[in-house]
Amino acid sequence: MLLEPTIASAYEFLAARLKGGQPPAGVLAIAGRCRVEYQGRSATKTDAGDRFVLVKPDGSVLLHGPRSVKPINWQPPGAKFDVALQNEQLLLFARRAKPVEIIEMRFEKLSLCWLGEMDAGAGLQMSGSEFDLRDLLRSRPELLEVGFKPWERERITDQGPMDLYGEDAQGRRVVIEVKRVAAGLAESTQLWRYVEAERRRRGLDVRGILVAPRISPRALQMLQEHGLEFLERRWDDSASRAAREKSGPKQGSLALFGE
Amino acid sequence: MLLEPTIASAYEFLAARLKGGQPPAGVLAIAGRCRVEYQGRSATKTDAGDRFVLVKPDGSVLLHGPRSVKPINWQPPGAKFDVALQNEQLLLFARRAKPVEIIEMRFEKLSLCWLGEMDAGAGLQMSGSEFDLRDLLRSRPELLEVGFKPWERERITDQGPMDLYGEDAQGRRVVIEVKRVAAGLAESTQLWRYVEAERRRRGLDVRGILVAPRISPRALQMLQEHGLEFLERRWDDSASRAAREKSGPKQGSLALFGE
DNA sequence: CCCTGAATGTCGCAG
DNA sequence: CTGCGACGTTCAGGG
Repeated sequence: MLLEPTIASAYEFLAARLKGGQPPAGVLAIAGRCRVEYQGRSATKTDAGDRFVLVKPDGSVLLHGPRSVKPINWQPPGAKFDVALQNEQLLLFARRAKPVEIIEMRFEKLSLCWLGEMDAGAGLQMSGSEFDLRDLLRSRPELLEVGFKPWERERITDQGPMDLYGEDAQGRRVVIEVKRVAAGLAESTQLWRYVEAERRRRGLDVRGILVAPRISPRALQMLQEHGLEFLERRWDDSASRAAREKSGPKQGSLALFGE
Repeated sequence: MLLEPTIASAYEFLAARLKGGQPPAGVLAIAGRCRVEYQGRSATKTDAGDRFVLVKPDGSVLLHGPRSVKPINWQPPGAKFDVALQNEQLLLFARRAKPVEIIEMRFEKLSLCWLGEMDAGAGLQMSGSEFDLRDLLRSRPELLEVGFKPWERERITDQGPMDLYGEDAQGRRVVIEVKRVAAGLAESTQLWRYVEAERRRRGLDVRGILVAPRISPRALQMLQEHGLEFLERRWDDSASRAAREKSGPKQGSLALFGE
């Protein structure tokens, strides 16, 4: 670890830890004043500013400014590295092969240069995903509509995978799109795409239902224009968490809000 | 700055810098072994693992593991903070009001606790955005098709904003959707939505063209099924950069590849 | 505020 | 490897 290092000492530090272009063995943290240039899928350039850089052992790079969650520049896993001294500046390159992308950082001043070992840690247990919702609705279809019989979850069609597919009490085909969060135009359109293909194949008597906690006005209008339906369902995540506590991480489940 | 601090000394350090729940004055970097729980739009929980945490002066939080660009957990700008000692562990809370979201980090061991001042730095100059492409195509419509006359850029309709709108050599209306990267089903569907609304308003004689460097097979099929067109155009970013060097950051421009 | 769509999106999964 | 869609998407722009 180096605190307020000179350019030269930081160079020594990094050169020893990025041998042969390989990523560091642990997580590398560098804070300092630098200019950055990125060339790749897009291209950016910044004048000198204070940045905080993380380089991970999988070869990902994050260059952060003092605001926002998103890095100013970054590199996905797999990058290779070069370190150099030039014009009394420390140069750090990160390159990626496919697509070809480079980040070039020129540090004129450094305030931190740190390397720490980091184990992978235990896996992330998440609840409340759309996958959990599909599971819930498939196992308890009455939560959607009395008499609905789901045939498949994630029916793969030429038009893409439908979230739920089945038959209503009157024997009509039903295509269902489930959203965890508020639905917008994109989700309405997605349902429309599935239903249109199904109507072409099976005839006009195919229903399409978008199930979500909320829908935007324009998205609702679009559904109505195409004879599709919106079903408001709010999810209660707490039941899911309770269930997971008891039965382990794989046992995802949810309940409807207020059930 | 604290290196390998005790839990108690790290608590002192953080409590003094997160007064009244406010974010730190600079960027705070904490490395250590911790458990994390998140409750909000979703819910996650991790067992103990080595993490690297950044807390920014705008109240954003990033909790990184040793892999990938995306944080394991995070908080967007605006979070408020609490620090506490409990069971010989350091607790760091970050809360957000709307939507209500909390992250709770319980450190059992710390290896770094650092605060650094960071200025905002100079603005980011970016080239190669979709906005630049629209500019190029509007100013040089012959790159799309001989005789095409663009009327508007970003025509706002009830169905949303169209990238380009105009008239072809035969006087037919043309709706154009421009993509910087490969187009998929979502982009085809988006164009379909615009064109369908326009056909409803103006009659069937409306063309829709998706302009992109590449398109997926299914997306192309979907276009054809709805009488829409795909136009392959690859962008050359280098011309843009050259132009920007000369005329400053606001002067975004692009050229077609190989032009 | 909400709504909408871009993004160097990233990530994971399935074919 | 590509295609496809979810994501606690984040973010900026407009009404």
